[in-house]
Amino acid sequence: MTSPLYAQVKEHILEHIRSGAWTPGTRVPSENELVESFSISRMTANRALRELTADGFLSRVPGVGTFVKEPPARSSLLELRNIAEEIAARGHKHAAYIDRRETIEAPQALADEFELRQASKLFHLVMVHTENGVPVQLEDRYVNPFVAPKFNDQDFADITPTAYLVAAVPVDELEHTVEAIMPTVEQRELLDIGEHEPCLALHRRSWSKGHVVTVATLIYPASRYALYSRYKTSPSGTLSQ
Amino acid sequence: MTSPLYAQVKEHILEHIRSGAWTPGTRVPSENELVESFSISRMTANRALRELTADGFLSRVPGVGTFVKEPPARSSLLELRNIAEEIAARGHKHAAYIDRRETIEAPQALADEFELRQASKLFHLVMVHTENGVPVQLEDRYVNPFVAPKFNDQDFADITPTAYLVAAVPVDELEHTVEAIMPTVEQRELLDIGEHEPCLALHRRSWSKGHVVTVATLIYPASRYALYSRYKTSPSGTLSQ
DNA sequence: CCGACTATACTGTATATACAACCTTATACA
DNA sequence: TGTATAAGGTTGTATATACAGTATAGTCGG
Repeated sequence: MTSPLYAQVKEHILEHIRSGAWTPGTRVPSENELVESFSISRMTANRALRELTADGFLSRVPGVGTFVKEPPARSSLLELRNIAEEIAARGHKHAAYIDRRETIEAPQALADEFELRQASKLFHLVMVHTENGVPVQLEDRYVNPFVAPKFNDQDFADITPTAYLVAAVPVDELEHTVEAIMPTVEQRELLDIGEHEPCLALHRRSWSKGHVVTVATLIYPASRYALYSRYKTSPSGTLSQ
Repeated sequence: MTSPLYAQVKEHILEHIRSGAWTPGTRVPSENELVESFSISRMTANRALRELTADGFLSRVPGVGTFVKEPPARSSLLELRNIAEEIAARGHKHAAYIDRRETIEAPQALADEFELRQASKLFHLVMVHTENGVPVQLEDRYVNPFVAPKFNDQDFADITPTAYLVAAVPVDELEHTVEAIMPTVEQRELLDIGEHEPCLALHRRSWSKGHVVTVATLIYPASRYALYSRYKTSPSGTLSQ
């Protein structure tokens, strides 16, 4: 039931970072201080700090101390990350409001994207996600009502559309396209950005058991967001030419 | 000078995985076996195996053993693709010319990106890649001369910098950042694009055995390029939240 | 022949201890 | 005043030891 001691120490430190009590640059307790306050051995404190460093939350300087690292405003390209959790992980406040919500008859282009033989109804949702009150993502999403019929019953106050869909439907395939765009006037107003600011447009389709679940366009203002990924290459794997 | 013991054990195991001697599913030596063969303590062997597990190379089962993990499916978006081959695959003609080539003393920001403790020299290369005569990529690359000392001896007429580096240095870690930018006047002229056309900027760092090999910024005009990936999600894999 | 028990191997966690390397600060000395 | 030295705090690594939990193989008894 109880988690290991090193995990408790990690969680304790993460709580302080998430809550904003320890901002980037703040010095966190030294190993010896953790030894005293938690009544643990230094090796256990060392493991907690070392793992948080490997995870990118802390940085350590021999002979000086351990400090909270600046969280990069970045998103993983590989995962279906939930923007609300990403923002929370940076210790910031996420909020979202629904700009439009409707059920439409799919035009041909959309029906093709959904790989539907005949025209069908689709759920359509436009949301704006904010980080500390600043718009960071414009979400324009279509959902297949046959795969996620209850999607339109959600109010998305406590759960984002991505989080709901991941929980409701097992996704087994993903497609991403990333491009740079100049936003339309409407998009610009929703995101509250200047006239010549480019945006990243992340176009995502997800499949479940051969059916397209959702088609989403996520627009990020260039100045407020970048996509990020870092990973170890498989040692045996082919790193293509 | 010599690397820590746990790092030596990690490297030893990675060598076997990289060479193909230990394929996915293969059982790796237990902690006690490593204790004997390396004459180290079990805690040191434990650290090596635990870190390799955290990095995704191994999986451990209490009471059973430690095994080489199946490499995760990665998207083409994140592979080290070579633009010359990409263009050739589309049946088009690739050409490139060098705009600038120099050896510089790394300013602080670059030294940080290269994770260098003290200032050092770096190779710097600016190239323009064209597809059927149209510029499609502006490559602005810095290279660590300690890792790839012969990089500056190449003329890159027949081989792109990416292809040379992949062949010359075993890359074991990659980092990508993608953002939308408005190009500078110089970049605009090199790419021969209009005044208000945004670009995709793909920032890439690669590591080899803990050292940063190269830092490259690849700029693609929005109208001529988009990044794409499609992949199956690993069945057991954690699709976060 | 089958089930319960036992021995064994392996991983997971935790502690106490030790030494090295590094940095900052205070102190002593010229 | 300026410099060298010493002290103390901090991280980094390594060891020996201990105990818990889990899975497997083998043994014994019914």
